[in-house]
Amino acid sequence: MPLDQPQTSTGRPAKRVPFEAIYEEIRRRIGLLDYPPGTLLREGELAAEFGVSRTPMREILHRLAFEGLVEAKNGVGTIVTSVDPAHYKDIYELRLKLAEMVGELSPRPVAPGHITAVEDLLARVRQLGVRRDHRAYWELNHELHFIIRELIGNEALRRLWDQYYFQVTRLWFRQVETIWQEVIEEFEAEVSEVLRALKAGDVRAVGLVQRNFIAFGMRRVIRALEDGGA
Amino acid sequence: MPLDQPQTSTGRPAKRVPFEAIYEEIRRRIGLLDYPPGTLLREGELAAEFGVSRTPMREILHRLAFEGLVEAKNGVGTIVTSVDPAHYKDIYELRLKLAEMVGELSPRPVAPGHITAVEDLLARVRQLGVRRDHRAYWELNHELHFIIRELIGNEALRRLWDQYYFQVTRLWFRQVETIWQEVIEEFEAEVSEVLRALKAGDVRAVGLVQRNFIAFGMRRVIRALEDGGA
DNA sequence: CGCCGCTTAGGTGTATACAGGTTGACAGAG
DNA sequence: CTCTGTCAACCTGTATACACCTAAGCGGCG
Repeated sequence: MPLDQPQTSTGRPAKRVPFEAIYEEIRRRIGLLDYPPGTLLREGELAAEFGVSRTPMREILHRLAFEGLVEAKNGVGTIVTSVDPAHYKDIYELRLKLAEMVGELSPRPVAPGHITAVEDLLARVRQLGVRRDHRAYWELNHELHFIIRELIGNEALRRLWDQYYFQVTRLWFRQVETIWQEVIEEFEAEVSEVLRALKAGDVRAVGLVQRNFIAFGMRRVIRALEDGGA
Repeated sequence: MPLDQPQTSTGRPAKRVPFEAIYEEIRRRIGLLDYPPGTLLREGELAAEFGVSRTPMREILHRLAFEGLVEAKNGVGTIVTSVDPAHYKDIYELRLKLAEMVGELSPRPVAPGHITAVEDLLARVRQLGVRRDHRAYWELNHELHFIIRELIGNEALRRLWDQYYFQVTRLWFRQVETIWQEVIEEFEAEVSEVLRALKAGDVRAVGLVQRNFIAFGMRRVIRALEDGGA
């Protein structure tokens, strides 16, 4: 979901963008590796780009810091966190458990809209196989995430679902570059299975499908980290 | 753990207090119902008390807002959240699950220090029965929480453990006033069972004890909410 | 030629001034 | 007496000025 206004870093002061939109946009850039780990974000620079002052931009960056996506260093700048393998394993283990809880903690009923949305999504995933468009892949992943998010009735769980998704998503996003075929096939299978679960109206099944594919992804990432070092 | 410096709201500008300490102090006040739900916190006032300017105080209040303890309202003030029963039920259900995970996600080994700490705690709990000191009770509860927290190896889980504890703790803290005897007896039983689990070196058991007593507490709170209205 | 120390540029952290929004009190009309 | 409209006080949100910290570059010394 691109912003309608600034986005590009032209010289103009840029029209003022709402607080929440700025937050989502920066989070999106981090997830998409537009800002890869180690990137130095400067409050002033970003503030100028979005047409606000440093104060609200600081607010946003601190929020991202709280979620673990960036880290503010005095006298240096705000740095996009490089993913510490140990800490990251913690998060993945937690996500597995959270996925199992999706269908347990007062899930919302499956609506026809969910099914058609995933059907539509599946069609686009199948088109993706040949194009090798990383961004498009990420957008679709994103989309699936938000559809499933809708099924979570427990508000607290829903927040965590979001938070941790964005925290680890950029990890496997890098892998897409190297093993495109494998990732795409797996993603297509994931969407298919989610669709099957939705048609059965079984939210618990949806959660368990997620759990499994999170585990598969985790395996791949751990393997890559061990091979390629940190 | 009271602060050494300001604490009281005297007229003096107050010595400057470190960022983290201020955060913990305000969180403590909310948990202890020094700031009961609905309390209006004013940035400027708090800033003056702790001897800092509004800017870092805002940072702190926003962090508390992110954790759900307060809510900032433009033109009004920062209000300590009143606990919405539905949202609160969500959190409790989540805590049950998290407790079950304590012993599953790479727990830390039980150290002799943990056992002696809980033994010491238990002795003090037993002294508590006659005194009817609500604050002391809360401090002890707090202490147990932090000891168990130490056993959680998964960093992400540990953070959540903290966060949700402070979010619901003030709910049952109110109950202590009305049904002191029952609460104290239950707490003593809880500490005893935790101690037994620790002596067995079984962190998973510790988690499950927690799970059960969280459930008991939840029951009581829900009953109270239904009886006494919101 | 290499290493150490200083200096300086630029960043975040903090303080303060200003703009926008909300609430409550007060005055006046019905 | 009650209701309503206006206004003023006050609080958060935002913008800007200043202080402190960090790191990198450069120059001098061994």
